[in-house]
Amino acid sequence: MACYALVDCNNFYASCERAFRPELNGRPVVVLSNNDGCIIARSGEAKALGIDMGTPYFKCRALLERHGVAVFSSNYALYGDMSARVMRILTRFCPAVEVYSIDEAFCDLSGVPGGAEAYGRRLRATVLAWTGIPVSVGIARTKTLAKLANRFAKKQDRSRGVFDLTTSPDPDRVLRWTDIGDVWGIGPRHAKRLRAMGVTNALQFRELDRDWVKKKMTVSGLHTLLELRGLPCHDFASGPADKKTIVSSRSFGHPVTRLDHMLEATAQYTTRAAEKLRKQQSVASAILVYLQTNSFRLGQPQYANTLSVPLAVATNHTPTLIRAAQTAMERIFKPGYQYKKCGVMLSGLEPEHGRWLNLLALPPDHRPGDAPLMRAVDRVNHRWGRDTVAFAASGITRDWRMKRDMRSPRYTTVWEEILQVRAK
DNA sequence: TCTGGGGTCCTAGGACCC
DNA sequence: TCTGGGGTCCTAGGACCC
Repeated sequence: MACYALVDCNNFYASCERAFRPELNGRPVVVLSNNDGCIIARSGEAKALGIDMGTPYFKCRALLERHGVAVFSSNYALYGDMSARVMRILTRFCPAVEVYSIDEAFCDLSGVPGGAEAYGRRLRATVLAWTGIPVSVGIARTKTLAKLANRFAKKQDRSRGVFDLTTSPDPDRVLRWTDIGDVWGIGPRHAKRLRAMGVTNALQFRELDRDWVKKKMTVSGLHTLLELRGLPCHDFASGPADKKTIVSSRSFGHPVTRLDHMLEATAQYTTRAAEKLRKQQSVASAILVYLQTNSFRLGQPQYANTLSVPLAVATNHTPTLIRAAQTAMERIFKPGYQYKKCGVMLSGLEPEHGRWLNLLALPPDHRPGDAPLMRAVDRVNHRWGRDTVAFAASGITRDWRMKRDMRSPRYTTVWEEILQVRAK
């Protein structure tokens, strides 16, 4: 019988910041989204102050200052590297690991020696000792139940970070304790509707009629129901699946009004998206661009538009993609507006090798030298850091760039920012 | 002044074909 | 003038996830 452990890092981004600043232990810490927009991670102390996830920074700034909260801009170079370290440890000690997100992984603990719970405790202690990141471990027969067990492990002090639902004397009590809105797969819309019917916890949901659930919540809802009953519906995936779409978009540091700035940003985001595309060895057959004004500014004139253009031949050649994206952007850009954000999306992704070729158009990356050039650019940027080699179309000063006024050093990925230790 | 970014899956409905 | 059923493909929108 399958036995899954969900290993989830506690307050991951806040914990990453703390791992290098031990003086912050016991102090409230929050991390902001891109552009220092809203709160996306909180230490336990920050949660206790009543700071909600997703709160705009400017709305809670005074409260944060009053309580001496340490505030950080997000530092994805640091979080990505810390995540890789955690995942390497899990991979080393577990027979099979599915990395589910930057801070979570499902581990197959079927048949581990000494029992799953003891194994989970050793995993937890090892990750903490080797990375400084505290994790919680929830163990169960299905992924949905493992999620639920993990939450219980996090919230109930007496489980000390690990909870095994498969050996629990009263698993139904844990389901009754779990609010309907905290069940994996049940979002705010369905939760509201279920509550209105008197279904307020996971146990009550589990007892609902399956046909009713399928009709009202599609097969996704049915899978959630069956998983709560112990029937696995979500398979264990060992490798990451290839993406079907790739998006790159950002809000600007301040409003953009000029077409040339918009075209620079378009080129920059296209460059990012193309890098991701080549990393999974795919080519894109269409590119979509969009732009929008700030919809929170009700008094200002609003405009948003998108344009999707098919590519004659699927490609991952950055200059070709930039040309297509900029041409599309020129067509939807209208002067006289204060733009807040733009983005590009690559779709119709296919494997790079063994794809169909259009008989009427020469594949752009079949020009001799194009593919090797892209490979060389990727290698240089991987070795020496992002944008060591960049495309001129992305601009030099990049006035539109996002704000990150409080970013911590990239301790683990940039030599100049490495942690310094001084002897007294 | 200041409100994130990147994804997946499912379903309904329209266009089009035989 | 009216009448049919079955199928595919694509898109938009909704809901969810981290």
